[in-house]
Amino acid sequence: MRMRSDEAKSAILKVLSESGKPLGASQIVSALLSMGVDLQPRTVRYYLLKLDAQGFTKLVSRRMGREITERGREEISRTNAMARMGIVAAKVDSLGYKMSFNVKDGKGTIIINVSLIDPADFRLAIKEIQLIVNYGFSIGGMMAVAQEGAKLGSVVVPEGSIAIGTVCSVTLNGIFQKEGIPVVSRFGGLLEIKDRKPIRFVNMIEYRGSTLDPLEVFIRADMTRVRSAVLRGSGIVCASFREIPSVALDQIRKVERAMKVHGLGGILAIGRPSQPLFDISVSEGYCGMVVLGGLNPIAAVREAGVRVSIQSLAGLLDFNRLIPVHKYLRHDTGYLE
Amino acid sequence: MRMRSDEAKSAILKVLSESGKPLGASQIVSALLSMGVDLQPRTVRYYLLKLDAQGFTKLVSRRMGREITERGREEISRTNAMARMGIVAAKVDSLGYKMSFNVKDGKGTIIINVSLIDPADFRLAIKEIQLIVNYGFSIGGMMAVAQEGAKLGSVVVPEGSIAIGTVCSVTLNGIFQKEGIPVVSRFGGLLEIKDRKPIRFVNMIEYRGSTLDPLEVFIRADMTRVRSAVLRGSGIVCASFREIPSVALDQIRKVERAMKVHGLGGILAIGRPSQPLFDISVSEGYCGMVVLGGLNPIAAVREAGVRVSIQSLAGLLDFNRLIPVHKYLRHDTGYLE
DNA sequence: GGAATATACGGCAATATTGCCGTATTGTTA
DNA sequence: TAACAATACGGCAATATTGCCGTATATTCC
Repeated sequence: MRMRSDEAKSAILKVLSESGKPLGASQIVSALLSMGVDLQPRTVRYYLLKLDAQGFTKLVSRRMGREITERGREEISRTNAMARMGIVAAKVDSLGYKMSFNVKDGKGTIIINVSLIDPADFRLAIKEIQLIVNYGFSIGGMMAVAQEGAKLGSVVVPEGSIAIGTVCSVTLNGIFQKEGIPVVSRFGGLLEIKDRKPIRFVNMIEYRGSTLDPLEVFIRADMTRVRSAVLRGSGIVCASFREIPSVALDQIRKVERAMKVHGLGGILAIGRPSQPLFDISVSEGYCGMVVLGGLNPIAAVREAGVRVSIQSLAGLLDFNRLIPVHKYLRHDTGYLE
Repeated sequence: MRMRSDEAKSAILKVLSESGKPLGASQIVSALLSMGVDLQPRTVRYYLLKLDAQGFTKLVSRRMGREITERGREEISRTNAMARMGIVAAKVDSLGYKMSFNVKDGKGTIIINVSLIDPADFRLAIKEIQLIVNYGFSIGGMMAVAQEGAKLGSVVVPEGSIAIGTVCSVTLNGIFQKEGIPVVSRFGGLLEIKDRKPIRFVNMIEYRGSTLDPLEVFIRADMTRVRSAVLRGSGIVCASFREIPSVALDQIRKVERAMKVHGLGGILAIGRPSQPLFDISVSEGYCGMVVLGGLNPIAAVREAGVRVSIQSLAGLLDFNRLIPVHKYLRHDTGYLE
């Protein structure tokens, strides 16, 4: 298995820049190991020779090893995207920590996705959202709307736009954590649906390895077929995969039922303890759990041809600002006045 | 970077055994990716040819791909140690979930390590434990003792032994999770102490990659020098590394203070947001946190020449069964009667 | 201060990984 | 049913990784 060699070189440069002194290969190996990079000392030396050639490192002596050059430091600043890896995982954990929703009384803040559309497309958009929500491919049936100038989560609605807030699936992380259940968010992916049944993940991006929310990326890349999954029973929907300790299984079911009372849903499947779920292996002692993407209704709006600007993990919103989607259909003409 | 090729082959065999039908290389790649194994399709085919030669797989057709043979299934059963990887992480998460200790009122169950010694060594053992506890290289100053036939955590004390229960550092996971703070346990390691200051981790074992508690392994392997660290200011102590979301920093400090009220401690250092701690890099948006090993006092007992049988993560114990260590010194003669 | 030991290097070559592409099959569509 | 498209294969060779070991330095010890 081979990581890209410039990733390895970048990691080595990072180790040297964080050290105050020259390092030999075996010291660099130790530091890399703590970063999840597993290379042999000889390999590190092989890369160090390449970095020398690029002017990013220089040999102090055969005993003392190498140090980073000024050029090496500039190179790190230039390619600082590396340091941002994993930032979506931090956002997931931060927002999950900050939200305050309590399943017992249905009060508190939840995490939302915010999507901006042209007000002229509102009626069509609500119909599409309703279609997906009714079929069950979302995190329940609640939604928020905000007009230009207003604030929805962390988004201020720009002029000429209307904002739609849907419940983000990371809200489930926060809910479980508030109940003391540890949740490991593994990846966001595209789940294939055939004959109205979920089959397997056809694409996936690890939360730990991404600077963007995976589902947002897939939708922007026009890789979804949510409408088709609903209308024809065959398509591709957004979903994410988590692992939970098997011992918490009963409590998860209880929390799931309590969520439903408040119009929240989204858990598509929970696997058997230590067994694969949709061909995804789970660690021993854990269950896999697949949660539908809170952006599936928005993907459908986009598939229907509406221009949508999407922002996932877009901050917190008090749950009392969300109402059932179908009420926008009844009131939507009046709502816009 | 290269994982051992028999690990790759084993993972491929696992994917095929979990599938009900033949698979081609690119389908195997998808499944491997969900297991954290990143190989190219050509590489998978390279390994498949080797597995063919070993009789573990066979080509169904050039279009349909390969399936596992009966011999392949036997090979998986034979090398089932692979399936047990990660089991300590599940135990950490399970026990953290199950314990009920509440920092506000100091009531509930905590997670303990249990160590068995000869009753004749009790007095010496308590003195060593006291030495380490007073220096601060443990999870506070509380301890439990049980005589033969009694139960301590999940351990029934055998004849001719006396059991010592020390607070396990995973108790901190449970405490933080009960407060809604997600904690990532990264690894258990050996921390070098020089001139009475912690320097860096000289060895480490990832929780996710181990079937045994790393600290238990290091102690059993006689790799600690806890007594020396306390008596001479230079040595090697057990500690573990966690990541917490930066946003939870203030609350962690509050919880830390609340723990101290009840005689619980063990947090050695918390790093700056997104900054390395003791040369260990952390993900963006997280802080590193180093927690001392609950078994450090036991390591010292062992270093002092006492024969000790150690079991870490040895179940739950009601916190009211632990008393401050120094009380065993005062009462220990009477205690044994 | 000199010898021994520990740490680090790079040459050489074996082994592992993977890109490219022509060929072999199966599934789908007209 | 035949043609076409999709999926999978393995040959060939380039590139990456790493084991082995002799040599270059610094640190430590007597």
